[in-house]
Amino acid sequence: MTVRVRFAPSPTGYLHVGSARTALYNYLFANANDGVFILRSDDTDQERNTDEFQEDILTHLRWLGLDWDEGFAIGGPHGSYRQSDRFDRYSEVAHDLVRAGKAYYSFASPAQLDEFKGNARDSGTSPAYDGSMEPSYDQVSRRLADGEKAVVRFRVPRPGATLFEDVVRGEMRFDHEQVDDFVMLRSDGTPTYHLASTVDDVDYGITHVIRGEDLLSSTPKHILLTEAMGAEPATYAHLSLLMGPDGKKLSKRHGDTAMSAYRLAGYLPDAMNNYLALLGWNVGDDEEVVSLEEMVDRFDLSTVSRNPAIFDVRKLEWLNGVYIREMDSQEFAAVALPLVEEDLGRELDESERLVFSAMLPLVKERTKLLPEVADQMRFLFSPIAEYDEASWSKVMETPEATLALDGASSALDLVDVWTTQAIDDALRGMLTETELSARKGLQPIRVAVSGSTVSPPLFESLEALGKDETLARITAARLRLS
RNA sequence: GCCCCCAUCGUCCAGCGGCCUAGGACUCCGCCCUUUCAAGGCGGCAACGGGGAUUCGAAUUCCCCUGGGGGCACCA
Repeated sequence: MTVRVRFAPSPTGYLHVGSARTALYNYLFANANDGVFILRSDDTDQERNTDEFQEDILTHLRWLGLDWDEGFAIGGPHGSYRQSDRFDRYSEVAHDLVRAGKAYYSFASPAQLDEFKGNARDSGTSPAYDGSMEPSYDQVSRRLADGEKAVVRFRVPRPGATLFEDVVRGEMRFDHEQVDDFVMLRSDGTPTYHLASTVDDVDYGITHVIRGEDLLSSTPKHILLTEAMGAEPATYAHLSLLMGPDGKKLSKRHGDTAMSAYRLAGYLPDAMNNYLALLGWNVGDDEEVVSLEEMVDRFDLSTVSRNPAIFDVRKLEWLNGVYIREMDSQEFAAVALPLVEEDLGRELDESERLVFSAMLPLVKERTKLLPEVADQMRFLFSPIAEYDEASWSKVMETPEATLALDGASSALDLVDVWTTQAIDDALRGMLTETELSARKGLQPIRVAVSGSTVSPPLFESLEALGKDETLARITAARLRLS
């Protein structure tokens, strides 16, 4: 039987990093088993859905490269894969179940439900609603005939228990006393999550449901409903949840939870996938940097960790640096150029592009987050807006600085073939002449030319900048000193 | 209150009864390389939550406690 899995986000929020991890695991499992990865839009909550969220989810799933084989936005044998298009189907199922005696119209008021829960709390029994606050059969018929609105509840068989084997958690058992007669159809006739999701899983032939642990205790409902529909329940796998640095549920308080924030901050999709995969699964062989393809080859759902994992941006950042360094120059140039040009507010001309290309490899190995490229290259294409204050006071306001700047000016002025090597020779000559250490003698030049003590390698930078500009900047710094 | 899940360095992951004086990665700290910053190399700090039980032997099995997480909606 072909494996069919689905990722079913609700467009009630941006794509969350935790959801992305669930999507990734579904993707990996499907591809590792030559199965089908389906995307479904669980948009039953008419109140909270927005097109903006829907778009955000789609664009970030695509950005991550978690391509789905069938489903929302691309279609397939089951229609639109959007729940809001299937309300009739859900209603049909619910009413069939009512006719079969497996579900019922419920008139229990919120007050009665509260009372039920209050009693349960007082007596220490299960708070799961068991249908005991319903009016008599005659009353139900009359009120229905009167056109009174009711909700449709699933009738959980009690006593009893649902047992199932969760792929990541093992044997699970839930006594039905703990499972409530949940609402399938709201009083306005629209379906709830439990109904819609289960019906779709059945109709779409989902074989494995891989989702967050927050749905673990709802699983008996889904299994019971599936069986009531006369279908075979899927295999379930519940992934542990992602936590914030304080061990509490990952939320905006801890920084960014929206995938878009990471894309904008300059993280690479490969790094993000790799990091998310590492959060709860290990490749084996102590390997940690793994491509999506390799992950597919080696993915095994049953070895996924049961521990809740804390989302640690520092490791993500490290991984991002690894991926940036691994990019080939063409690829890196393609993403870096727009960033530099955007930072400058203009396009680079032909000669500047040459400088850009020459300096790029040096910049690449110093980049962890994409936007840092612009920070490192800015001095090459625009005058120094202001010197970094700390850098200036640290290396410029010293007696050696004047000596170094003057020495560099005259030494560099004599260079006629402006190459890294020639600059190297000239400056080293200056060092011997002035008897300055490399540190003392070169740092002032770096600050003069780049505005900071931190910059790409000096000689290469000077070559890229050109002789005239280099000398001009050294003079400007010298003037500012006196 | 009721039900469920989880428990190894600060963090993620290894470990599935003896190979553990517990391994790798991130972070942090040294040193090396070096014109700065990175990268890289080398080294270091750092953990089996507590208590019982089983066993010749337990990080690994079982029980209890504690701690953390999830669920208990006409939200998904």
